[in-house]
Amino acid sequence: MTDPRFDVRFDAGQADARWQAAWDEARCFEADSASTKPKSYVLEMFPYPSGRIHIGHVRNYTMGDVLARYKKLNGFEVLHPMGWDAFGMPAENAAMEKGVHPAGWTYDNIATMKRQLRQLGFALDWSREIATCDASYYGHEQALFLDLYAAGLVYRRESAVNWDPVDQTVLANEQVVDGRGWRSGALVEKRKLNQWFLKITHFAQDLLDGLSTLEGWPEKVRVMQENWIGKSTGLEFSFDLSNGASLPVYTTRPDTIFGASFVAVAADHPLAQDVAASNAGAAAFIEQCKKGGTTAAELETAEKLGFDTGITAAHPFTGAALPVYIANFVLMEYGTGAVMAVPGHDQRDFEFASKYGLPITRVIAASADQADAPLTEAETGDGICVNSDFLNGLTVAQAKAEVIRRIEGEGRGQGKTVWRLRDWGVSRQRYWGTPIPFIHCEACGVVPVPKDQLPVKLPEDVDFSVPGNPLDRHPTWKHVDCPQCGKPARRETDTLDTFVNSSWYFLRFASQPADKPFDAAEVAQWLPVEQYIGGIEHAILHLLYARFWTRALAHIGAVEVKEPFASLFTQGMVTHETYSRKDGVREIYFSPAEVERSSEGAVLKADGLPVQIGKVIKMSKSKKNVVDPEDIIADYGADAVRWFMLSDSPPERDLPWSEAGIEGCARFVQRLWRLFGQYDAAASGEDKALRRKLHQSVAAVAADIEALSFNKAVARIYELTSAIEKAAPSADRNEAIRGILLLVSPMMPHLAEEAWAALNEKGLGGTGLIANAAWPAVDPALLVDDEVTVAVQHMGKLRDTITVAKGLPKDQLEALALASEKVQRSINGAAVKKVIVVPDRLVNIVT
RNA sequence: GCGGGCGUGGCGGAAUGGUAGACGCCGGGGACUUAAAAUCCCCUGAGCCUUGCUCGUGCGGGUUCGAGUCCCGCCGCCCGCACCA
Repeated sequence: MTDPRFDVRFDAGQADARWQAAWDEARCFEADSASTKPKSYVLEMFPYPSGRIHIGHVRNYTMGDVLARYKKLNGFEVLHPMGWDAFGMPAENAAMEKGVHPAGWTYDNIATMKRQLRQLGFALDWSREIATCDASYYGHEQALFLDLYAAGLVYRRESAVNWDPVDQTVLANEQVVDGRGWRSGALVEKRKLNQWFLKITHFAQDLLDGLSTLEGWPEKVRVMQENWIGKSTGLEFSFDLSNGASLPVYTTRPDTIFGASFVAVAADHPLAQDVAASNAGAAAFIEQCKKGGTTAAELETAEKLGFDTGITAAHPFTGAALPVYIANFVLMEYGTGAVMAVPGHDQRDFEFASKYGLPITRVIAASADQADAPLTEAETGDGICVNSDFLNGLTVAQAKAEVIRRIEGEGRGQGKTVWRLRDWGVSRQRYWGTPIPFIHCEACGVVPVPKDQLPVKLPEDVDFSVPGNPLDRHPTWKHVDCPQCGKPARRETDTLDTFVNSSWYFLRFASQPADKPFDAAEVAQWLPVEQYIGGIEHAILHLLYARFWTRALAHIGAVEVKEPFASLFTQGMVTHETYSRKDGVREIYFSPAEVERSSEGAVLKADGLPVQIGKVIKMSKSKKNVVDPEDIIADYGADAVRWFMLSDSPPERDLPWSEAGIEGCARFVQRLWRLFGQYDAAASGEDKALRRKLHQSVAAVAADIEALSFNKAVARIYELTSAIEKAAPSADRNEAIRGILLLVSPMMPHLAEEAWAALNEKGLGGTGLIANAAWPAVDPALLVDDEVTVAVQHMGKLRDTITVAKGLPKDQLEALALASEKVQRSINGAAVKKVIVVPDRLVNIVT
């Protein structure tokens, strides 16, 4: 008895749009902060509106969508918002290259990408849509920035920047390639500018401690952040120099102080600069250091080089005169920019000492009788102190404490914690960002813009035809009166780093009053985000900044939580094979659309001749191995595309896109559609096995979705589909059809709505939209089988399987196993020494 | 160098210490059809003396009645950080 409506194929082309409109109409996915239901906040990293969505977005948002829809079916009030990380350089680049306005370019892209996201049927609360480039967003950001300033977490200081002399602009580190500006190719200069900083280091310890509480985060990301924060404990103390000055150094190994044989300072250390002023050799060496490359490969092989200043430093305990070198391996940015060098127990110092013939003394050994064992390389491991005067015999830990105690006692220095983490420089000399809300007054200094004058809006009439910061060049924008004294003053023309925009957007999603950034009580309804999903590329910067902002806002009492994201999931990339031909030395790439792929190989459609099939790698424009989501949605429908995104590969791993794979998914959509058509209201009778399979599948799929193991959920659904197809019509089969319809609804929502509507007319028993329905209930009694297949092994090798009632006693199971003809043949008359019986699983006979 | 992860069929991948290869893709065979598409059924790790047997989860050891899984030692690949004192 099939329904004639199901005789025709499921037509995604018309069904998708229809159900998307129905969800909008019903305001199905708008989150209600006042709801009494348990709350669930599911968030995917919001996209940069670069032009069109790419397949990586589709995978990311499909995962979040399945979780959000699943949570909703399970009775949660779900917040699943979407917005746009809309400030940034590409908009300005477009302005410079194409003569368009950054705002126009950005909003056009947003419109395109929003339309594309809608085509995928995501259960998003568009009523809360945010674009960070709207004054309605960045105005609140300015208010928060002023609050942090008032709390002492924002400050200004002079700092070196990468200056592109051609483009007249500051470059981010990533924009400097081999010492040259990425756009102009000009040699980049270091310039000192007054810049704004956020005091992230104030929270260094707390950010570090918090990592251990983030059990829902990947270990990898936690470790990366831990390394980035880079806590080290040691001793800072000063050497008295032969020129009468004092030189502070920092060491994590005060226990090795008796092994110090020289002192080294960075090339840009003030002492080095002093020496260079009167010593041409030193000046030349410093110049040489500056030219040294900073790439990984160069550092790997870079020789340790130094310049002997002729100055000596007095060892704090022995008084020995240690030579002071300017050395290329010492960094000014870390510690004090000067180190005590212990060649025996630091590899860099070892290489340096070997080159310049400086003493290499062992001061740590495995035991006292190893005190004079030769050193062929630096030994950095644990041990006890030797050749170290009053430290001899102490462990490394004891010696560290003892040296710190003595140095502190003598007032020469103190134990100190040093962090790798730096304060966050947020000034950008760019137009397309949040204006920093301050005014510079000759009389009053730096004055915050009064809150009632926020937002400080970007001027719209800007000129990108010449290099530099358009805000600074603008004829009128920066000229304002001082809010304090009323005299003519100058507006700050720097804008905020775009990472600031993404450091609090999840709070604005949760609560968006017009008159303030968010309402603390409403935020508390939703935060922390239950599941955050995005790319691993944000493991450090975005995720650390967001954790910092949330702490900073908690610090000033604006929010209650410290950790914004309870669980984090980093999804893999979508990959595709490449197609190319050699043209002389150059490799010419072709897009999948230009190529006809078969199991034998690939040919170019244009000429029918073969092309080379290359490695499966991340989709990228340069390799042309991209598929456009809009094209594949048009070809296969949103549900097939979504299903593909969830199938096969575990979500944290890369997913290889293939034509054959998506076709398989599209076939499965139709197969389910046909199955739904077999719902038979007239059928009656039981099918206990199928009912059991259904309940087991519901429980397993639920567990898989909650673990984000979508590939496993997909496999379960395939199995259940086969089981239902094979079953004869019965009331239980109808129930199974209803069940699988609900199981696939988070993954294939359009197909599910279409079938739900049609089957409800036939007595399925549901109402309204399946998006608003309830996840099938599970009867725990049905999760266990009443018959089990038990493996029978002889010496650990499988010889037979027997099907028995569940819970059969051990002795009976053993008897049945021994009765097996196959087992007896394998035993072949040998004496049975032992029988291992695992009830309901296996019997192993040992002879 | 340090840190994190991964090695399972032709491919993507399953597998609380208990029947390795679920599920999907590819491939092969068949049914239906005048034919094709669509659909359905069967087979699909390797080898062999094919009622079955042997081998098989990167390599070498070990623990165990039993190891893809646990332990020790290697090899290879991927990712992140990196002259951080």
